[in-house]
Amino acid sequence: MEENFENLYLENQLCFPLYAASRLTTKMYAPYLEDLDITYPQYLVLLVLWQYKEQSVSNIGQKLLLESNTLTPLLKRLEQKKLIIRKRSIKDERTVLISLTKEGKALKKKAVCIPEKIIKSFKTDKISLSEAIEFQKTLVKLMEGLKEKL
Amino acid sequence: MEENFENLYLENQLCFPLYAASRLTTKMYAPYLEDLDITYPQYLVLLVLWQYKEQSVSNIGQKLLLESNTLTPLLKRLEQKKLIIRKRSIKDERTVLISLTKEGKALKKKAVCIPEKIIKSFKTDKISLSEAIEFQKTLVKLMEGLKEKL
DNA sequence: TACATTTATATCGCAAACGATATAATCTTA
DNA sequence: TAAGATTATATCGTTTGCGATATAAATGTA
Repeated sequence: MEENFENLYLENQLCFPLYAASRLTTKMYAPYLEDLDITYPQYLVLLVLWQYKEQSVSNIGQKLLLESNTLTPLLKRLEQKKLIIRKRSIKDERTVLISLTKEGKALKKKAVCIPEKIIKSFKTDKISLSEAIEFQKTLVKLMEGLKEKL
Repeated sequence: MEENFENLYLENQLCFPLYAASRLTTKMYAPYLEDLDITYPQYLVLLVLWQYKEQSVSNIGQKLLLESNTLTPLLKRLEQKKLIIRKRSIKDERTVLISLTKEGKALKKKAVCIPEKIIKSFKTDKISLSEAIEFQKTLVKLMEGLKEKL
């Protein structure tokens, strides 16, 4: 029984290009997000709030697959920037409801051009549009599958 | 000119599933890596060393897309665990050469079963083998493309 | 040979991630 | 209703990731 050392080659891994592509993508956003004075995870939280309005910490976490140990400090930073408001629910004092301030809502207008710019940067002569669409579908399926298993 | 707010919907983003899938994947490795007493980025460094033997910090960084500000502390931790040796090159005192200790080399045998287990976990009834292969190819192309642009 | 430039690591500070645990409110059930 | 279980956040400690900068060695050049 020979041992499959080739399985350990970097280029044969699925995990590594996923990890690398994710970090590179975040870097693509950096210059645009810098203009808004927010980080990438903060941007994701704002995406949720722009789309769904008021949400509890755990609701945001459910959508972004993050928990309070990551979100609480992040949300406090967004609060300091005066982009969101954190307040305890009256119905259930355990839950903290997150809503956008006027500034937080206004930021949406400045952010609306970002996805288009990112898509342009993503475009490569090496990847066709249909391939990209197929890729996105598989990626989402992969994410859903992994989510179920963890 | 209407503003494309739908572009800001979470499900329409490419970045988010990439970010989420990457984090979920890392979590899939966690129980196996815990047995080896290493973290996921540390595992990646070891993959490089198992494959290429002695490497400078910048060579490792080139392969993993990481720089000395991330690698130096990480490598010091691997050194503390007695898995690697860090020594200055005699030819060029600026470069630090990283090589595996006996324990570091031995760990490869314990790690060899991990990729197979991960692949099994990845397998979903929702994703066919051919789709997975196609996905990996696009992912690598995407990574390469992004790398060139940053 | 002096001095500027480049290169390879290292250091610093801050913001994620995340496992483990704490705290407080709510719910269950005996 | 009182005690235990559950739930929602928060806190803590460690490791990444990364921009900015420092340091020291090597290289280029006047």
